[in-house]
This record gives sequence, structure tokens and C-alpha cells, in this order.
Amino acid sequence: MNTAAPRSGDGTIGKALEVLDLVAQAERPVRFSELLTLSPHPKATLYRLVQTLTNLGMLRYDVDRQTYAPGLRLVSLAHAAWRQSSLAPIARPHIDRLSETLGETVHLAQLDGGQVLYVDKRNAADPIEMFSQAGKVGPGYCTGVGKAMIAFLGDDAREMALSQQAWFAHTANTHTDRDSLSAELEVIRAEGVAYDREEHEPGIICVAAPILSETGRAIGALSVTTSTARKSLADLTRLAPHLKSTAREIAQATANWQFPSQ
Amino acid sequence: MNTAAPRSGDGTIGKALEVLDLVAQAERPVRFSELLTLSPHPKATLYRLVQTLTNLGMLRYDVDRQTYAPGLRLVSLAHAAWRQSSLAPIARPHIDRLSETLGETVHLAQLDGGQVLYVDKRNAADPIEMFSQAGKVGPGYCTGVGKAMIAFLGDDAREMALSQQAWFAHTANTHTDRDSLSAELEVIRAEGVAYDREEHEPGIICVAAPILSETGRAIGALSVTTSTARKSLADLTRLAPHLKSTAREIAQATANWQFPSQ
DNA sequence: AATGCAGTTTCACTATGTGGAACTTCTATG
DNA sequence: CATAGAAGTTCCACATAGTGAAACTGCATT
Repeated sequence: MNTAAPRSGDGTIGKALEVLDLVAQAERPVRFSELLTLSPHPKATLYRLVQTLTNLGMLRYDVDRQTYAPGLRLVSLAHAAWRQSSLAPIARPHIDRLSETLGETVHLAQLDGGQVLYVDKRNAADPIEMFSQAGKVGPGYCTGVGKAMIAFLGDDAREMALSQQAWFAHTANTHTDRDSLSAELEVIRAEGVAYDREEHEPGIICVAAPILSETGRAIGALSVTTSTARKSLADLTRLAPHLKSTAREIAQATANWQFPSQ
Repeated sequence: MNTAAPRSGDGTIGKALEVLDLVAQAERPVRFSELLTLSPHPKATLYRLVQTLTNLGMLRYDVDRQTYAPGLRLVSLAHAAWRQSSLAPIARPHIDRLSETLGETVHLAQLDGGQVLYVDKRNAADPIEMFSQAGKVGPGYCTGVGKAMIAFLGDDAREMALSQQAWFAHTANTHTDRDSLSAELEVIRAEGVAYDREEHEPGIICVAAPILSETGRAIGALSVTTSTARKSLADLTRLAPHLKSTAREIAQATANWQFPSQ
């Protein structure tokens, strides 16, 4: 088996996925010419790729507007991925309970290519939401769940993850290089909890606890997010024990069934 | 732009997606050798495809168990697809209201390659947890939502859809050929509602209304599903007007924004 | 030690995908 | 209403990228 994960350059299939990503990241239907400016490929090549993807149902082409959007076939594929590769199905009852106890919205995230992928969320007020939030991605280096997970990776995986960060200063508190973050990761490892101190968005704070495998590696993370208007960091500290115990419950539940560490 | 949608045979990318589908359909982590028996490709070719997909994050490889599962990258791609290409974000408030009014579980579905794709569901208080969730796919020819949508397709699209059905007799009531179904489609077009009379699962019945574009083509469908133990078909008939009016509301909401007919 | 099975690598071959350029719409503009 | 320009589509000589038979490497099992 191959070791690294370059995530691009893998032949034709890689190119096709780059295009798919481009369309997905656009967040709205795009015209062919827009894609052309965004992609490194010559016109004819891009054209064929887009055609193939459309034929395969991975892109949807709107004839009237002449635009491309991600196709619904992805949704059904993702369903399988979500059920098999995410902690969500197993974690769901535990998250329900936690969300109810705390009266706060709880997020469940996993690491994918150095980025945080939210795989489920439980809104205290409004139950059962699916992909509305699940599927969303965020940065690893400046979110509570991201830091919680990176702190508890194996050395190689952590190096990998650190090298994949953008280190963009979203706020004055954002870690903007690996040394700065690495120092905090030590603390997170010691405490078993990570805080987001308005590092991603001003006014937004969060506590997060990693979900650990038997070998002590992060396989996911839980978080409670709130705004400085509603709660303080001290308040969140009080929630930490609940988070940690729920994380431990989930870890146990997964150990009984299956699940690979990164 | 190409017209038809053969959904396979599209070069290397098509092959890669076939493999991805295979893994997704397995519903559990699969070994390489299992894939080998399922796929028409020779060992080496399959091996490379699987490697490429793994590198790209579309598959996840579990080193310990030597198994492949759909990768989480799909979940984030699907998020974009769900937001842009599904009716769910627009329809959500209307479905909420309907589900609350009726006190029943409401499903929202769209047609994708002749199959029904459930893009959202709203579970009322009393959850009959059964066969459906966002991302789940079902047959077109023997579900309420499927028949409601197929009835209101354009001629070409309907022919296409009919040719893509499996016509498997799930129950004694299942339509097993296009003539049988076509007759019912006439009725559905006249009434504007479709019923599933235990055609997919014994004991499960449903009413469905299509969501129509300005040109009268189906862009999705709504349904209320229940069991014969709880309700009769006559009961469902009484719900039909609510379904139809909600479907019309959603159609209006989409018209104001965007949306292509099939 | 011998057999068999699952997974991986090699390598000559050629099918597949490439991309520059030419062609066709369509839309904006003088 | 002619004309320029941009956006989308097709063509085709070329070589990269993918193919698959066969050989190889572990690792169980007998």
C-alpha cells in the first residue's frame, strides 16, 4: 500500500476530481468559461472532463443557463461514506444525550486531509438535521475540533496535517505557524481538551474533546460552540468534563464494533 | 452538449466510479479480493484504480483489516451537491410545517438516473424508523415518489426513466413491466397524486405528490409514508390535499430562485 | 518443506486522453 | 445589419497514461 496522500496529480481521475472540487467550491452554478479560468487545463481537455463527469452524474448541466453544478449522484455516494466511514451513526445517541444535557449545539467532526470535516451536529432546539451541516469543512489549525484531533495524532500523521494548513490569520488570535500551534498542542495533550479562543471567527468560542482509539490516537472530536455574547471561556471550562466523558463513551462504542486510527 | 446519459463506459473516470459504486453498494468495508470478483477488471487494473481512489480520498483503506470503504471526501463533495442541486434547502421550512401539521414523517425525493434519491426527511414525533434517510436511494417504479415524478416527466425523460427500471416484483402488487406502470401513470397525471399500495414493502403504504416546474415537469416529490397497521389508503387520501398544496408552495419557492426541469 | 491464496510489482503494448488550432454559435456593438 | 469578439464545440496527429498477463512476495495452512 502506498504511504503518502498527495491528493492530486493522480492521472486522469485526479484531474477529474480537481474539476469536481472546483465546481463544488464555487458554491453556485458555474459557466464553462469560469471553470476554464480556474483550472490549469486547456479548453478541450477541460471540456472533455466536464462532459465525462456530467455523463456520469457527478455534475449536473443546466441547459438553459449553461451552468454546471455538483450532481446528485454524489449525495447517494456520500450516504454510503457517511454510514461506513464516519463516527456519526455510532455516536448519534451519545451526542443526542449530551446536547440535551447541556442545552447547547454539539458538533461531531473528523479529520480528512488535514481539514476538519463536520460529520454530524445536534441542535438542542431543532432535532434531525442531515447534510445541512454535516459535510461542511473547516480549517484544522484554528478550530477547537481541529486542534483537539491534531494534538492526538501519531507523529507522522501530525506532521502531515501540520503541513497541510493554510495558516491564514482569520483573527488576531489565530495561530499563524506550526511552532505557535505546536506549543498549544502540548497543553491540549496534557489537558485532553482544546479551546477555540476566537481564533477562527471573532466572537465565537468553543471547547472540544478528542475521541480516542484504544491506541490513544484521535479518530474524531466533539465540540460545543457558542458566542462570547452568551458564554465565557470559563463557562466552557465547566462543560469540558461532560464533553470528555461523552467522547470516552463514543470511543468505547466504536472499539466494540470497528474503526481504524489514522 | 451530449444528450443521453449512459452512466458507464466513460473511459477511466467511468471505471473509477464503477469501483466507487461497488464499494458503496457493499454497505460494509470490502477486501480487495471481494472487489475483484465483483468487478470485470483484471487484478492489476483494479488494483491501480483502487490505489488512485484511495490517494484521492475517495476511498479509505484500513491497513489492519485490509479493507476499503467510501472515503469522507465524498461527504464534503456531497454537501455542495446537496446545497446546490437539491430542493432540500429551499423546501425545508415547508416540509417542517407539513410534517408538524400531519404529525407524520415526510420525505422529499428527486429523480437521479431513473432512481429515487431521498434528499431530506422530516420525522414527526412518533418515529417509525425504517428504510430511508437523506442520500438513500430507492427504485423509481414501485415507490410513491418515484411514480409521482415519472408521471410528470417530459416524454423523452420518461422513456429514459422507464428503461432504467429493474421491474423486480418486491411484492404481489409491484408493477413488473412498463405497460402496467404506464397505465397507472395516466391516472397519476389526472389526479396529481401517486399511491404506493404495498408495492415496495409489504405493510408499507404511501401518498406522494410531485413538485412541478413552471413548465409542468417534475423536479421532485413529497411523500407521507406509513404502515397498514397505523393507517389505511383512505386515510392517506385525506392527506393528499395538504401534500399537493405544500408541493405547490415549494414549486413557487424554487421558481423565484432557480431550478432546471429534467 | 510444500501448497495455495491474497496482495503487490513489472513491463511491453496500445487504447485513451491530450491540446493546439480551427470551426460554430451566440451576443454585444458600431 | 454587418462585424468583432467571446463562449462553446469539434478535429486530429501525437504521446502520455492506463492496461493486463505474468511473475513475484509474503503469509497462512497442511
